[in-house]
Amino acid sequence: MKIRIVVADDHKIMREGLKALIDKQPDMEVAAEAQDGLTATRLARKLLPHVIIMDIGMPEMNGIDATREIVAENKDVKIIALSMHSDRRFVLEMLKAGASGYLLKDSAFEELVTAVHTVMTGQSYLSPRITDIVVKEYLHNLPRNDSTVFTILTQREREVLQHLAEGKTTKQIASTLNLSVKTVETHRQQIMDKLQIRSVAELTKYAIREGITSL
Amino acid sequence: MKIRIVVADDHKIMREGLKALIDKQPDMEVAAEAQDGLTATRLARKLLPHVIIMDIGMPEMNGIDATREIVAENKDVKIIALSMHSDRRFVLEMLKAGASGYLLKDSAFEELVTAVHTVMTGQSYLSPRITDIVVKEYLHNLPRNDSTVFTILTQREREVLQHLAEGKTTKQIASTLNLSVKTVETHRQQIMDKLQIRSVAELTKYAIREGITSL
DNA sequence: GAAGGTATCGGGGTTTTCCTGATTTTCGGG
DNA sequence: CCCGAAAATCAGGAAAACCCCGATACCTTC
Repeated sequence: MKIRIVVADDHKIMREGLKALIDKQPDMEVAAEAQDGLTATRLARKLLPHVIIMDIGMPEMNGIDATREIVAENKDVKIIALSMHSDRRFVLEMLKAGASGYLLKDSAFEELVTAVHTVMTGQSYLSPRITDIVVKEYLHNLPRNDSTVFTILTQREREVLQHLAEGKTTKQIASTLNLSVKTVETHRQQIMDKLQIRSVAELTKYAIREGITSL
Repeated sequence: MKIRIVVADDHKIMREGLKALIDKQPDMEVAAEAQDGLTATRLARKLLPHVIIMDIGMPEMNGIDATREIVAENKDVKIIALSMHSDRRFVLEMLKAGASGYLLKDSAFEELVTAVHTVMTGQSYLSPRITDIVVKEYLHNLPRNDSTVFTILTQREREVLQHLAEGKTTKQIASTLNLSVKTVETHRQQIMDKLQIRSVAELTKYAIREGITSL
């Protein structure tokens, strides 16, 4: 039986390229594609794929939060992050979220094949450059630097922040997340209190600096 | 004779995906790949391909400068930009540099096939979303260059925008500039109308891109 | 001197935000 | 198993911001 894979990336041409490569593998097939994190969680629940190739920077829900949700629901689904960021914050948060592998988009496709086979055996696979980062982190146990978004904000708060920084209105966010407007307001207030920020403008700048939205 | 294509993108897995898709086309073949702009210019000189698929964000030399050099040397080489940015500055600079096409990475691969065939006949091809931008730009009748903030916004509007992007409230701005709240509101409305933006978040991102506020 | 863009305000209604609560859920020790 | 803290959910009411209208005055441009 073939390894069933879901590809989650916001760039369609990237998804198609990956699908073309994966489907050429005799023991793999792409079961579905997701253009955002929310869709990825739904597909994971519905299709129960063996592996999900997950981009990090995506609309609606970022790859890290999506990974956390999927793994919480079903640990058998292996997730391989495929990101352009080698930033240690993304790597560590992705692994903490439950990802089994982390590849850079610089990698050769052959590496992705290896990664899929590796995670299917229950092991982890990291790009060589990523391995360096993890080892250094392990050795140093650094007094962690400036990144605060994953330490002082909850998952829900990050979701709300991401939508805010994308210019969504409170009402739109409430609708998207199936919450009342009041709840979203409370989250926004909580975010602002934690970050000691009092405007959407500075909130947006913070989100950009922390990498959870793009310019 | 097949259309000979060079793929220039800094992400190897992207190049491989594109190559897999392109080589499935009966009338196309990938002649070479470049991982940066400098390599792309060398390959263009050496191989004289029909088409170059060019990413914009690359190390060594960005796709825009690479395009300029290649076109200056040989106008017969058609260049199609394949970018994740729909930002008007990138689009315009790329077209000014001599690109014959501009596709977003969101696009379907089928669009890239169409684009290649189109540019081979000497015409231009743009993604629908990009076309919108170019048309809007044309209608706005902007005589020249990149930065829009100094051409379509007045000085007063720029002042207000800057304060907005710094997180000031309407009341604070009115106080600072010795204006009534109503006047500031009108300016904000005028700014949003001109830029076709409907949220402070996106306004902030615009201000950052234009350099009138900092992160 | 008419036209058009800029800069300045206001009225009045709608929406959002802000502040202060409160309840339920979750989850890790004791 | 219970307990408490953190997280997630929601409400009411006042303040602020937003939106859609219109108005005046001051420029330049044609």
